[in-house]
Amino acid sequence: MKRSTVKELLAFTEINSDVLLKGWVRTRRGNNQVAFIAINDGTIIHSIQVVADLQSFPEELMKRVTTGSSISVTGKLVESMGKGQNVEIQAAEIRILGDSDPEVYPLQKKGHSFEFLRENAHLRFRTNTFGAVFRIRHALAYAIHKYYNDRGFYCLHTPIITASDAEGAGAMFKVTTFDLDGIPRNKEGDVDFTEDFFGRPTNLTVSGQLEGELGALALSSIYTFGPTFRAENSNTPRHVAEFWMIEPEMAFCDITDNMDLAEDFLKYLIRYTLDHCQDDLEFLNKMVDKGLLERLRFVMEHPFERKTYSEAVEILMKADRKFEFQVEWGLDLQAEHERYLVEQHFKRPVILTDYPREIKAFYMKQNDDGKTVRAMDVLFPLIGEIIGGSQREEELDKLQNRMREMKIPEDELWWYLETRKFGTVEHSGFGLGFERLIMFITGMSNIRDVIPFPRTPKSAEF
RNA sequence: UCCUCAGUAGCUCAGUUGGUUAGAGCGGCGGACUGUUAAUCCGUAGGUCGUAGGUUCAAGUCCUACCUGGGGAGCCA
Repeated sequence: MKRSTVKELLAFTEINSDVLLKGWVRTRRGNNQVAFIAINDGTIIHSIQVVADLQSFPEELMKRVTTGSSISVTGKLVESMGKGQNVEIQAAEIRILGDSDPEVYPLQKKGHSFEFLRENAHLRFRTNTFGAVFRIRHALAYAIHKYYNDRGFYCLHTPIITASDAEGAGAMFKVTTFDLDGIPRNKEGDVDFTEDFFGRPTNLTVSGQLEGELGALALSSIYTFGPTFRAENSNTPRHVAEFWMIEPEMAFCDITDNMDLAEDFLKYLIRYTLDHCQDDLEFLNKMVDKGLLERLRFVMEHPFERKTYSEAVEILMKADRKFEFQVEWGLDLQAEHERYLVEQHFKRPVILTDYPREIKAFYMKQNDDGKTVRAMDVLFPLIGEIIGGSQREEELDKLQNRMREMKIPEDELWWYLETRKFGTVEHSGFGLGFERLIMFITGMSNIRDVIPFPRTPKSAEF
């Protein structure tokens, strides 16, 4: 007989048919006559109840049906006599696939703290919460590819190992094949990278944007979706050293088109999850974050507030509230300022544009006022900045001037500059942190709980 | 990296002004129970009190350092 998944069985309408089920035991209840075994196989958040008449099964077998064990059951799918489920399986045969010693199996029937489950990341997929989170993570990954594919974007795989460290997006992990006990040195005593694998210093990427621009300036619209690495010693619930990022980049596209895309994209992803992950979202709404569904619907149904940095600074200076950090034109906004704008003042997502050039990256399009650049940050409730992007500077001389001012080595980025030399066009793009998106959509408050195996300072188990 | 809180049974925690043999609930194990839903009831085992020093007649409790974790901040996605 072909195995049916729990998802299939719960949707199956042919009562009294014979079925084969395989899965992991979540709980076992019962009395001296009958055992109720909840089986979950991860295909859906719900478990299915297997009913075993104890007279029909040897005691030695039933003793091995413990929380965490894997079993195979054949039997009839029947209407449940009890409350709490519509259907259940009346077991005819039970086989143990894998034992699970209840003395040492870490997961109990009862709920665990997220901290404890993080230390058991290899097993936490077997819990309702993490099953839901990682099914949603998959759905979002798929929806992202679908969204861009349906709109004529091409997925571009930008390199994970990069020779350039000019992007200025934080500390990088070095990539080397040197024996660390005997690193080659030149006559001056410096590390001799000509001896290293690539013949030059290399790092793990902090962004695929610069390479993404090269693709967009030929294919019109591209997006990257890959791992990204930051060696910053950040210890917060919103940072990991290895995370996934989506970076669309569009030629013939200005900052307004860019904002339109960002807003439409985020709303599409929320709608996709609401449409395809109802059970998981309902569980999370009930157990993790009671305001989740309401917040998702609200964000989906209301236009994002669009304001310039300068307007935001004015609002903050007039705010009837004391901030720990002062507000002044030219200073970057602090987390408390962003949260005030999103959660108190506008009470909806906010897109801020036209930031002071001094606090933004070299490649951003310079405005005519000589003071601001066409940057754009999308700010969300609870998690803050979810998207950062800009229109890019496509004029060669302006770009070169800015690079000199900011001491970005032009020779290292000669290939980037050539796109401005040969057929340059207006273009824009942004970066979306995949895990931050998942946090927002699942209501999980720690980024370590939305990536299967988080990498953080002093932590790379599993 | 800075600030702050925490680390006691498998899990979640309590533990008084420092004072005898360190407690509970849940989970595990044994038993009872004819349909359970985090089942219920009875019984039972289980501890190097994060690590290393120090103060004291006496430290889970006070002090110092370190480690690990949570929250806040910075950096950012």
